[in-house]
Parts: sequence; structure tokens; C-alpha cells
Amino acid sequence: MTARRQPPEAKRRIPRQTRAAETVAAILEAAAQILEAGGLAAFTTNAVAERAGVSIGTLYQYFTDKNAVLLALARQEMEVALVEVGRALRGESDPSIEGRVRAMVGAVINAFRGRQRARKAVVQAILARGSGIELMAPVAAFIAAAGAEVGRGPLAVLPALSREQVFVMSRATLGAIRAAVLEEQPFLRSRSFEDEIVRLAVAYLRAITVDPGRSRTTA
Amino acid sequence: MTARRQPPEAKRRIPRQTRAAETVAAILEAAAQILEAGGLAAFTTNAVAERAGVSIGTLYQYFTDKNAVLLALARQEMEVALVEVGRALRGESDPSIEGRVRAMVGAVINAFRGRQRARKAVVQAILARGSGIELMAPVAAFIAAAGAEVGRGPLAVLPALSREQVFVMSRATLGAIRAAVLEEQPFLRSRSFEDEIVRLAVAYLRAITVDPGRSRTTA
Amino acid sequence: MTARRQPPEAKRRIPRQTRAAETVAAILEAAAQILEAGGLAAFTTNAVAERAGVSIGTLYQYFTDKNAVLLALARQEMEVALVEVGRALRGESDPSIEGRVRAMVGAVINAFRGRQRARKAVVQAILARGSGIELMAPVAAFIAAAGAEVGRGPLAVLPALSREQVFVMSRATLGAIRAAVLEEQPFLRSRSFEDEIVRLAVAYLRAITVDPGRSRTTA
Amino acid sequence: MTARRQPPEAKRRIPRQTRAAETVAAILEAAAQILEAGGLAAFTTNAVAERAGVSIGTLYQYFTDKNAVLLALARQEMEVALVEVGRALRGESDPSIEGRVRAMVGAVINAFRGRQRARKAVVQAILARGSGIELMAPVAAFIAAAGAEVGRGPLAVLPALSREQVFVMSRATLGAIRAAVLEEQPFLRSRSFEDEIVRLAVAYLRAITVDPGRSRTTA
DNA sequence: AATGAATGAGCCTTCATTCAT
DNA sequence: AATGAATGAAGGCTCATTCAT
Repeated sequence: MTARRQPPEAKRRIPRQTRAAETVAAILEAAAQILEAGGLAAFTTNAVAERAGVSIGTLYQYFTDKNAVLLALARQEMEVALVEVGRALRGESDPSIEGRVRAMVGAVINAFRGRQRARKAVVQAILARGSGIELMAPVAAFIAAAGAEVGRGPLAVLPALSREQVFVMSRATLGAIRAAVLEEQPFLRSRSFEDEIVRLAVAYLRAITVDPGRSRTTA
Repeated sequence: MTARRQPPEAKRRIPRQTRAAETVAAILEAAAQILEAGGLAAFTTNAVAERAGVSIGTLYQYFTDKNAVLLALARQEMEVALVEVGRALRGESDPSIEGRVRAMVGAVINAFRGRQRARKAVVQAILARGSGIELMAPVAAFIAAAGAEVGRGPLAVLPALSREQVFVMSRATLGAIRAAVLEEQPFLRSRSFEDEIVRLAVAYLRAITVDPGRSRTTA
Repeated sequence: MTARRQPPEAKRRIPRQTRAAETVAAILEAAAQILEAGGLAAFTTNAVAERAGVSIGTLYQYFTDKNAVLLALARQEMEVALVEVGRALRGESDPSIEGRVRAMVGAVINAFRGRQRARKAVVQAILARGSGIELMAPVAAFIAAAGAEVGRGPLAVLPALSREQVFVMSRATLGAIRAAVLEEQPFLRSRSFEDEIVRLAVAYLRAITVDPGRSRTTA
Repeated sequence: MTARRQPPEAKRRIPRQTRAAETVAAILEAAAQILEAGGLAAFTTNAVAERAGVSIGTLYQYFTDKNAVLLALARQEMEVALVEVGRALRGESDPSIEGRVRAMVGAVINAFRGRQRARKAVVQAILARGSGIELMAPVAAFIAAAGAEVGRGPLAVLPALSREQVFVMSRATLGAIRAAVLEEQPFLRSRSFEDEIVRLAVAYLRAITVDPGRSRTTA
């Protein structure tokens, strides 16, 4: 693996950014593949670099350390998912409350599409690293923003949610899905599972609507 | 050299004597302390043995490997928690549905009492190891058994829960609590947080009662 | 933790560059020196790496494990010896039967020239590992091939040897030499010892010539 | 592997009582079994003690160290073999030279009867430990004594053997047999293999008888 | 005499990371 | 920018041996 020949003048026009972006993409793709194939145990920087077809040195040119790769991968996948969730919240397909909730749940369940092993591994890693908080931050912000937005739209019937309520609502839902992923439950992608998740969310929202009071009793 | 032993069937010593029992206890206590103080990163067999005041060899006399220590610790704590949960389910303090749910939630929130860091570390470790399933098994069994029992008692109004419903119910609740632990949310032990968890659980149970919708169970 | 890698198929780096080749050579040289100086007991990967002036990590970059170093050393020395033995068999110096046998014996006795301790250690290690068979394979193949060749040349007076005869012939000779090495007999390099080995081999060959007695070969 | 105790208090407990003798026997038997079943790798003092049904402490009451157990086992088996060889040499069954040689070879081949794996392991261990010399001493002595005896009996036709000749004669023969054991050759117990060993020994003896001269040229 | 819990030196191996080329 | 050989701290684990009971 000698340094890439740089045809004297040829590739000059291609912005460095592009090549760099490709390299990063290759590394993340390799990371996902390795995670999918061998789980966290097989996820070593050397392995990722090799699979990506770059040298270990190059990998470190773009990522400060091993964990950064993981985080970047998680972020990338999350972004995709968040776009979907946003669309769902805005009721672009089914504007009813249940319709939106269902679309949202579906978006989350199908995140990391086709790579349950990798998803599991990333989840584990994020949790194990204790970086869950960092990663959750954008999600929380998103939810908050979305919540505000929702409050103005057709879902305005909902009272503003307290900090604890937003937390419970989101974490309970995600927690159930995450558990299904980690435990590799066969019904993960089944309709009945989705139904129950939706039922949970809707029931909780309704309960809050009926009696929002308690939520103000923040300790 | 040192060819690997052939059958890994070799069991570890089972403490029969007083001294041995004390040693095991010391090791688990040391493990909890180290986890509490330095998290998973500080959790090395050498560190645990040293803190426990025994030699590394002794540790391996009682635990097959590093992970076994973690599992033992998790199991020990879980047993305590399960006893509490059982008591709650049986409605020993407040027999109303909400009373039971609340007692149960409280038991879980207060598990590993006084050692949130250790608890977090154990949770992370169990998840990272993918042994979550194994450890969840007894919990699941417990919940199932409890569910059956509940169905015969004063809570008989509840229809039998489908596999997905039991799963969603337990994982959503535990998921929210777990997230609060991992994210070190300040409101973890607050009344308002407990209120919301309870609200979630009760709302879900009521929704199921209204429409069991089990037709899709085996979807 | 650190779960074991899944497939142990991972090969070690194959030295392609000059520096790498030098490193490997340095490691093998260090291995021989350590073996020569302290025997098998002193032969630890750490010691070898240190003596070779490389880090332990580098050693593992080229050898899967400790034993691989030993095997590589054995192979390297054997190759040299086999070349000599081949030359002897072809009667390049003295074409008479006795001349060839004598040259062959001499080649074996002088293998690992100047490093009897290292030779002893390698022999012990190979035996202890039970890898003797593997290493013997090429030797056996060599002997077989040589035997065939001999049968066509001026030694054609010899009848084809049975499996047992080839075995007894080679192992008895090597066994006596090996014993002298292991027991550190003072007469190992003496003329009289060589004489006796030759006498043994020639006497046996003559006896076979007189009475091939192969009827029992497949007994 | 501590330094050997000196005469004064002797080594370890010398079994004077029946129970002690039984214990020692049990330990040696356990050692043989473990060796037979799992080879050298499984041969740990703890394993031997457990199999023998005694505590590790008791084992050390009778043997200075691990190696002592191995040596004792080897000695025990050798004694049995030597008795047989002695009988053979005295021509108790077939007084002809070939008859005696054959009986002797048979005795060696059948040593450690029924436990080829254990035998192999012991051989490997003895070799690896470099204790071969110690163990060979009694054999050498035996051979010398036997040689002298033979010289006076009906085998008196044989000239006195030189040091090298005795060595080559014994080691070549034993070497071939040992190789067959270590390589687990299927023909180990076959008649044709025995035939060839005998042929080798007899041919060598005859050659010496014809021209003993060279043997005096000891370097 | 026996027991067996305890010891701990030291081994092998991994892998994230660096840096000279 | 890329390369990849080299690094070495760190860690898991074994097992011969001791000694208080």
C-alpha cells in the first residue's frame, strides 16, 4: 500500500474535501459492516481501517480515537432517523395524533435499517461509554423543539409537557424499542409490537391531557 | 506453550466454609466499591482483588473470570430488588392498582440503594456483554408469574397480557428508569418522576383493559 | 471483558519490506540466543522481544504466538540441515554407500552448528508440543524422496525399503544422535561416535539387502 | 522445583505405613490417568491431587514438587520394564542371541502397557525437563551390568563393547521405539516393526563382532 | 497426617496510538 | 495526505507451592 499516485495535474481539480469525505464515508461504512458482522468485540481501529481500505494512520487523520468513530456512526444514523421522526411529527402522512405517534415509532424501529447487529452494537457501545447523554442531547433538543411546534399545530390540545413528562414519554418508548433490539426479540418489526408501543404513548398522552396537574409538582 | 486446558467444564470452588463465604462477600463488596468509585474502566480483576484484600489467585478461585464477578454482583442486587417488587405486586402496603404499581416502581428506582454509579456500571456492563438477556430472564419469569398471580387476585379485572404487552409494559417502565440512571438525571429520586412513571404504567394498563386487542398477538 | 476474537483465521503480517525482514531475523536470532543461554525455561516472548531489541507488540506482528517462534526457528535450522543431507545422499563427496551414510550422519550431527543448547531446547520444545510429527513430516518426505532417488542411482543394489524399515533406519540413527545431544554426551562430535553410527546404518542396510524380508511389511 | 533435600532428613515422607503407601500409589495412579487422558497439558498438581482423592497438601507431603511425581511414575514403570529386560537378557525364554534381543525389544515396546498416551507424556516430560540423563543412569548401569554378565555367558562371543557402542546400541534401539511412541505410529506393536528393530540390533552386534577394532579409536 | 484456602510471580496477548518515511 | 511498522501499557489468567488449622 504505497501512497496514492497523484497524477501530476489530473486529479488536481477534485476538491480535497470530496476525497476526504469519501474516506470518512468509507471508514464509517467499514465500521458499520464490522459491527454488523462481528459485534463490538471485532470492532478494532485496525480492523476498521483495513476494511475501509485505508491505513490505520489515515483513520487517525480523521478521527481522534476509536470512540469518535463510533460516535460519528451513531450520529449519522441518528440524523437520518430524526428527519423521519420530524416528518412524522409534522403529520405529513397521517395528521391524527395516533397517526403521528405511529409514524414516529415506525421511524425509530426502522432506524439503522437492515443492520440490527450494528445498531445493537452501537447502542451497547454508546451506553457502555456513558456517552448516552451526549447523544441524547440532540434528541432531547429535537423533542423539545418538536413539542413546541406540536403545541401550536393541530395537536395543540396537549398541554405543555413538563421536563419529567417529556423524559418519561421519550425514554419509555425508546427504552422498549431498545430493549427489543438488545434482546433481539423476534417481534421487533411486527405490527403487534408497534401497536403496543403506540398504545402506550397514546394512553400516556391522554392521561396527561386529562390531568396535567401532577406534572407541576416537580420535586 | 501452556496449552489450553481441554474441557472448560472446570467449575470454580463453591464456598462452603465461613472464611470462604467471607472472601466472596469481600470480593463482591470490593467490586461494588470500585465500580462506584471509578466506573467500569477501573474495574479490573487485579483492582478488585486488591481492594478486597485478597490475592488475584483467590479471586479466580471463586469466579471463573472477570465477568462472573460482575454477573454475581448484578444477581445479588437484583435478588434484593425482586423481593421488594414481589412485595409490591402482592399489594402488601397499598392493594390498589396504582398503589402496587407505585410500590413496584419505587422498589426499582431504589435498587442498588446508595450506589448509583455502581448500578450504572453494572447496567452498562451487562448491556455491553449482551448478557442482558440472561439477566432479564429471571425478571421476565418473575413478571410473568406475578402477572398470573395478579390475574387471580383483586387485580383480576386485568385481562391476561400478550407477550408483547408484558414486554412493552416492563421494558418501557424499566427503560425510563434506566435512562434516568444512565443519564444521571437529577429528578431520579423525585416524587414527580415516580408519579409520571406510575401514570404511564397505569394508563397503559387501563388502555389494555378497555381494548385487549390481542388478536394480533402472534403477528 | 475483551471477548475473544471470533475467527482465529487472522494471519500475521508477512514481511515484505527490508526492515520487516530484518526484524523477523532479529527475533529468530534472539530466540536462538535465549534458548542457547537459558534453555526453554528462559524462553518467554517478552525475553525474546527484548533481546531482539523490538517491542513485544512487534513480535506478535510477525508470529501468532510463542510457539510459532519456536517452530520458525526449528524450520529454519532444519532447512539448512536438509540441504546438507541431500547433498550427502547424492554422494557429492564420496559416492560409496558408506561415504554417503557418513556424510549424512555428519550433516545431522553438525546441524544447529555451534548451538547445542539451542538445538536441545528446540528439540525438547518440539517434542513437548507434540508437534514432532508435523516437523517430521517434511523430513520423512525428504527421506522417502531420497530413498527413491538412491534406488535409481549407484545404490540401486538396495531393495526398496518397507515403511517400517525406512522408519527404523531413520529414527534409530537420529535417535542415537538426539540422545547424545540431550544427554550432552562428550563424544557427540567425536570420530568414534560417528563411526559407530555409520556402522549401525551400514550394517542394517546390508542385512536388509541379504534378506529384504518384506513379507511382513503390512503385518 | 526447590533444591533437593540433603541426606539428614531425607526428602519427603517416606511411606512406612500402609496408608501412606496407598496414598502414594493413588497419586501415581491418578497421575498416569490424567496423563493418559489429557496429556502433559492437563497434568497439574491440583488435578492429580483431586483425581487421587487427596488434598493438594497431602500430595506435597510425599513429593517435593510436580516433577517428582513425574519422575516417580517414570521410575515405577521403568522398574517393571527392567525386570522384563533382565529376564530377556538372561535368555530365560529363548537363549539364542536373536531370541534374547527379541525378548528385550518386546519388553521395551510393551512397557507402560495399555497406556501409550501416558507413556508418551512421561517421555516428553522427562525429555523436556532434561532429566533424561538421571533416568537414563539406572538404565545405563543396568545395560553395563547386563553386558558384563552377557560376556560371561553363552554370548561370550561378543567382544566387550566400547562406551560409544553401548550408547549407540541402546539409544538407537530405544530411539526408534520412542519415535514410534511419540509419533503414534500404528505399527508400534506389529510384528514387522519388532522384526526390524531386532534386525537392526543383531546386524549391529554382528558387525562389531567382525571388526571390533574401530571402537577403540575413542576420540 | 491431612486439609484446602490463599498466594503471587509472571506469562501470554491485545490493541489503541504514534511517527518516521 | 497517506502509510504501516513499531510501540508498550495494561490486563486477564494459571498453577506450583505454602501454611494455618
